[in-house]
Amino acid sequence: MPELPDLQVFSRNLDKKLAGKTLEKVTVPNDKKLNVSVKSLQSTLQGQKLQKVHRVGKELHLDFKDGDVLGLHLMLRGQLHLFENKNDHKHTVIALLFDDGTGLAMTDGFGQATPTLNPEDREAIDALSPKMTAAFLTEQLQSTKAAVKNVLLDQNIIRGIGNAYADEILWDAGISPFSAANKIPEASIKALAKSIKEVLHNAEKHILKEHPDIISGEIRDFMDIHNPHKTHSPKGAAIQHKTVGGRKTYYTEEQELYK
DNA sequence: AGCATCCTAGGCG
DNA sequence: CGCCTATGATGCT
Repeated sequence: MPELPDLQVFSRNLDKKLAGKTLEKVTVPNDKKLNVSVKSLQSTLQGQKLQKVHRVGKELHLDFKDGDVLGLHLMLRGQLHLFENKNDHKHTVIALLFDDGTGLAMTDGFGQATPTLNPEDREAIDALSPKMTAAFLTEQLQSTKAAVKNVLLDQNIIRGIGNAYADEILWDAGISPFSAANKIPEASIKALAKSIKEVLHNAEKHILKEHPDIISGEIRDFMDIHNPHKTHSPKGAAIQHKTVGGRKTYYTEEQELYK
C-alpha cells in the first residue's frame, strides 16, 4: 500500500496528466464510503475544470475550479488506474471521465478506499510541513506516555506517516519504536524531526528516479529496515520484528529504548 | 490503550 | 496451488 512518498509521486504525475481538463462524468460503483450521495457528487463536480492534484496527509486532493475538492484515500489496498473512454477495472470504487476521454479510476477489492467530497480541514500538520519542527514534536511527545511509534502513526497529530516509514524513520533517528514518548530526550527529538524529513524526502527522490511515471502500487524494495528481504541494517545489526496490534514493527538494537 | 473489523491479491512456500 | 500477509482508520471494549 502506498505511503506518503509514493503518494507524492502519484499526485505529481496525476497533476501532469489531468490538470486543466474538465470533468465530464463521475460514477461511483461502490458508494459505501462516500460522504455524500452520488447524485450530489455528480451535480457538484460534473462540468468543473480540474485545477490541481496534490497530496494532503495520506490523501490525494483533486481541486476543482469552483473550490470543490475531491479527496481520494487509498486505505490498505486501493489503486489508481488511468483509462481511455471506458473503465473496465475490477472493483472500481469511483471513476472520473474527463472531456478528452481520459479517465481515472480508483479500485479496491476491500472496498475500503474512500472518496470524500470536500474533506474537512484537519488540524494535524503534514509530515512534510515546515511546521513539523523539533519544537512541535517536543510538545506532542511530552504529553503522552504512548509508544513513540504510535504517536508518529497518529493522523490526528502528524499526517502522512504509515507503518513502514515509521520504522525507517525511527531507525534513522536511533530511537526504539517502543520508547515512551515522554521519555525521549531533547537531542533525540531533534534527530527524530530531522529523520522524518530526510527519510521521506529521500524515499520520494528514489521512487521518482526509479519509477518516474507511476500512479499506483508501492515501492518498498529500497527500504533499509522495514523490509522482509533484509536481515541486517546498513550499520550491521540484525533486524528484529515484533507484531504489535496486528502490524509488524521492524527494529534493531542500534535504537535506544527510552522508558 | 489495545484489539477486531473490513475480507483481496500477490508473493512465497 | 493454497496459505499468509500487508498496509489504514474506525469503533468498540
